[in-house]
Amino acid sequence: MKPIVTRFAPSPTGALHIGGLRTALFNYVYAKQNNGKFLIRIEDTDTERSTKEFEKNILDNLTSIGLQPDEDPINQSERNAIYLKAAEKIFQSGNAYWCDCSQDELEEMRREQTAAGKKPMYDGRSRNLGLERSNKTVLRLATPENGEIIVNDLIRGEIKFNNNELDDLILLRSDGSPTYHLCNVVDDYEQKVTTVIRGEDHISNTPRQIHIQNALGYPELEYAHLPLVLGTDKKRLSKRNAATSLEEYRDKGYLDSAILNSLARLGWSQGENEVFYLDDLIKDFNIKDVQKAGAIFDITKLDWLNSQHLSKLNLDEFKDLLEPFLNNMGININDHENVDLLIDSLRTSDNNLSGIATQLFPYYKDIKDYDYDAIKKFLSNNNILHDLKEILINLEDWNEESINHLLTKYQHENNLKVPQVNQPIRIALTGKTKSPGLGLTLVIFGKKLAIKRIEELIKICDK
RNA sequence: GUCCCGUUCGUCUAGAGGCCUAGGACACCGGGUUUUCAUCCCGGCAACAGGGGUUCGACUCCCCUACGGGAUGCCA
Repeated sequence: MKPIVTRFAPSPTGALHIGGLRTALFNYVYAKQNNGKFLIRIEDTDTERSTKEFEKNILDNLTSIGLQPDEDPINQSERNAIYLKAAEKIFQSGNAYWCDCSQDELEEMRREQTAAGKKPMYDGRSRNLGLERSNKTVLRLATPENGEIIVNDLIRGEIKFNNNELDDLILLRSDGSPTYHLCNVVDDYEQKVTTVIRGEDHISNTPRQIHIQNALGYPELEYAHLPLVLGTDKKRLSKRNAATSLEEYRDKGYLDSAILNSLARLGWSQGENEVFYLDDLIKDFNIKDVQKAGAIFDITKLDWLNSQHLSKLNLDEFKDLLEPFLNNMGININDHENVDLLIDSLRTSDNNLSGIATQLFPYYKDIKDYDYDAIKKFLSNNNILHDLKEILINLEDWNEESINHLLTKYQHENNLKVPQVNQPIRIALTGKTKSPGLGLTLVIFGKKLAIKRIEELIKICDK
């Protein structure tokens, strides 16, 4: 059996899209689990919309997330001669003809067909005219008029198309440039692709491409048409309904492994497992188990998956990944006397790294804004804060246990409720009423800074 | 319009004719742990698009309808 070769063929008309990333992932996983190759082809024949920046973005992102191609990517824009040769071959074999219908004429034809309740399609009027090539002619494939094409889809089974539903598609434009279908078919052959895994929006392109393959005498390919990734409005995921670029998710602090995990779970599942890494997918993924219906991309599931992946990191790994997010806020992660304790205590404070970095801010930098509602609630008078400051100043042994002991003692002696003692300190230290256990929080801050923060809040309350 | 693909809890899904009183996960709601928050634990809510067949029996097979998506380009 031939080794499996898959490919991801993006158009560089935008940054790497997470829908595209999912297609790439399935291609990569399928190739790897079959000891095959995963290739990339840049479909940049649309010179109007394609850019080198997007191309670089797509390639860099795929590589950095772990979906490296097994060969250097190829660009369609550089392979014109190959396509022209293939077109010539089809023409020579009598499976293509020149057509000089103008755009206006075609439009008129479609209008009439639609008006007559028929499917608008090219009627093959130039097919037997034996026209010569000119700067006004396009090369059209002579599609068989009878019979049918059966696409055997790994996910959907057999899909039948009647040849009479298909019109004679254009292979070469009047400016001599090759069209998408031709390039696609030729490249899949040239790259020795065996399996085409792509979005279901390509299903109806498939029989057309098979006709081109047949005209060229190419072998059959294996197909798998993936269900689309949808936005919450059930429309195809796009900038209109969600963040679409991989970078946006990375910038928010979602882990690569969590992003890949959530993308894989869109349309595929295995038993009752939810957490998967790339290696797990290579081991357990089965293309035949992929769902047929489109799947809505739910950010809350990604949130949860991210927290799962975050929790599996050891502290050093966690710190390394968190660091850039702190840097973005002008914080040096090591600029704290109890870094490890601090990070370890706050690592579950949010489900993404940028959120955690935000939580960490008051532990590194001066408090930007206090929760004034909380101040109103817990500090209607600040006698308690004064008392606590004195008590803490006099505490020699600054550890979690002794701090907790002192605070509890103060609470009992003054007949106060727990929050009446604790929340003022929390607000003083972090600006808000949330923090790890109070003794622990005070230890993290250290005596000097803790006292300083309490004094600052006393000043604010005195105003 | 025509052709193609699809339709199980709000969301992702399990389900290959009896194992289904339709399972899991996220979200949500409630409870517990935590002096607060998060984590964690326990519990709850919630779905087979509709209608016909086939069958002793249908979420599962067939047909129709509805709805959604795609194609119908000298875009990819």
